[in-house]
Amino acid sequence: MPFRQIGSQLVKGTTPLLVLTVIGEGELYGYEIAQAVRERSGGAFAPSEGSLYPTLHRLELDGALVADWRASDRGPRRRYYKLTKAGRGMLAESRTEWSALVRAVDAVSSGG
Amino acid sequence: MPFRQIGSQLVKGTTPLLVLTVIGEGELYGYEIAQAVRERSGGAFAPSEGSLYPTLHRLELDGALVADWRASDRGPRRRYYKLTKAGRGMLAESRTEWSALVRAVDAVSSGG
DNA sequence: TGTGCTATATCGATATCCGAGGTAGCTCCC
DNA sequence: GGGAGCTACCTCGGATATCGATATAGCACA
Repeated sequence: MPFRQIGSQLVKGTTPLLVLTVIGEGELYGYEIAQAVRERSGGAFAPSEGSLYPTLHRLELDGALVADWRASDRGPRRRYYKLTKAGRGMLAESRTEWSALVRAVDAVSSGG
Repeated sequence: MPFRQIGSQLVKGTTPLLVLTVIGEGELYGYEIAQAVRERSGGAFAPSEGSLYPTLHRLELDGALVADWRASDRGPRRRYYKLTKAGRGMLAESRTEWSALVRAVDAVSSGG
């Protein structure tokens, strides 16, 4: 039973964390990243191409990812991404920041 | 020691939840809401006027809040907000959605 | 030939944030 | 009197991120 999809406003900013997380476990290409995020979140996250590809380009530009094109034997070529050392650092930072966010929301909810 | 401030992108969409949460515990005016959120989150959230006031206006327009002006004996007049019944419903929904978000991020992090 | 899945990319509309700026009341103090 | 500083509201512009739509293209299958 999939989760209901989460509103796009609340999701904002989580995409880099999610992308870095799944790439951190192995080299993946874009389409596969979207699938992994969708499946592992039980459907709660379903990043569209319009947000996924710009995010990947941005992370590559920032030095978090490196990528190379590879042919596929059944379909169009794929662009495989993997984490750099800087990317691992960013992933760790993103996780820390996410935890801080969750703690802070919880603190407000429970009266500080 | 306050938490480090959380990046604005990650914060997006949490403002209505935080605002509804603090107003849910009693009538408050705008400036006081900002203070409450800032203090209760240990400084992690520090909503600026540029995001707080539009959020309040939006929630009022959506029927989640009702407001009235009251004079202050020391300073400018204040606009006090309180939750409507619809607002309580929205607060409950926001909480549910927030929990789903946290669970989903956790699911992706821990491999689905 | 055409339907459908794979795979990448970009664009425009929408939404939200922050910082800066404006208005204004009151207090304190020189 | 007059300025600094806090309270209290509001709005505007720029940056950023999301989605849906659109485009291109390879391959499979009927």
